[in-house]
Amino acid sequence: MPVGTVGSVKAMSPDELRDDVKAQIILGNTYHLYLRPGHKVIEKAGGLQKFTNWNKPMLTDSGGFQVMSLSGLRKITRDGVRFQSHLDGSYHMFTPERVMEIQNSIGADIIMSFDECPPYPASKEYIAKSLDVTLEWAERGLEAHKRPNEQALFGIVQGGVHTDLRQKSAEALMKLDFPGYSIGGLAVGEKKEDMYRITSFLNNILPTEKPRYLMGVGTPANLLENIRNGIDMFDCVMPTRNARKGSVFTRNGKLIIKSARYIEDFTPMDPECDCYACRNFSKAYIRHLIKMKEILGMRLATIHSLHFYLELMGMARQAIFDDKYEQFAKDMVPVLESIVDH
RNA sequence: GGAGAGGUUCCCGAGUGGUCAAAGGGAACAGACUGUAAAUCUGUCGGCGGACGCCUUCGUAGGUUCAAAUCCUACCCUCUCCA
Repeated sequence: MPVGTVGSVKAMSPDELRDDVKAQIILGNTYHLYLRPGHKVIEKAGGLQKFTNWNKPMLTDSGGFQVMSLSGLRKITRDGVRFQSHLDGSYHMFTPERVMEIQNSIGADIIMSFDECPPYPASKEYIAKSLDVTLEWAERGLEAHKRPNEQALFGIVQGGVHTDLRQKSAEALMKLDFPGYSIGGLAVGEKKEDMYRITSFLNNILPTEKPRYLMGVGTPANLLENIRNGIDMFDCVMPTRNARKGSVFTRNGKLIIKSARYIEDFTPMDPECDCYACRNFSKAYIRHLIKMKEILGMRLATIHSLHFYLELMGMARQAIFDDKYEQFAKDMVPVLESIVDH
């Protein structure tokens, strides 16, 4: 799922997302959209899809991640989180009920419980306490949800890198019978082996008939490793953010397109790729655009990276259907983790 | 022709006797980025060698001094104003 925090996948138009990237669903963020333009505005517009002219599924994150990333600007209590807006410093209170109300207004197809995403590292005691609060919030959110038939509310499994806490979290959420389960609090700085260990562990606990969504992950290699561990959905800013800043992902590894080594490389970023950028433009040109901070450079790089991510997921699906996933992942991961050097 | 200002490391621009290989910014180069406070941030940025040091550098050529990018002399070149 490409990330469109404030109602736009940065540098992309809905047409590009649909036709070039082939995105099926994109994200928005409750905290950001609540601040600007305001969820009531979006509700008046007829919901986020209508407002943004994106006629495919959408998911909103609850703002739980902002509890962590805006750590200097918020205070957590059992009742909720008091935020100071990063835009103007004004104070705002987020409770599970309030977050549900906002997400009901925004109107995405899939919405998230309000949670606390603990930072890494954090003590096990802290994570355990945080987890209890997050579980309580999940129940309160479920209770407050006004449109359960139109919007699927996912519970978020927390618990850091501790299997016992993860188990407790997952089992408590499963009792509440959510239509899908998110896994939060990973890819926040822990070793990737710890991340894989946790997803692998949860693979044996979470129900197979419900979607599992690993929040905020990750690199192409992360995706393949976690698909092996039963993950069905991902979102990450990495393909879009990194592309804007001059590095894109390809089937041959990470390509730092802004590098001087491509000044006179007039071949496509990936000759096998059939995205709009690779079909029409050279490395040298895209490098030039990025170095000049031209908007087109960000667009082309973003189109390619997102296209690649979505294509990689298609390949993974096919490999699963063909019952060849293990070999597929084994072959792909080392290449995906490399940096293209020519 | 007259009066004035100035030439600093790729560029802009501080520095007016030692603490100066020379502030700061830009460019360049390398890299980071994982539920987006991100078109952001970090590092390197005269040469050679481990550190430490040595060598070369502040328009050019001389000079003063223990010591000069900084002071003196001449020259070259830019810019502004006046005629």
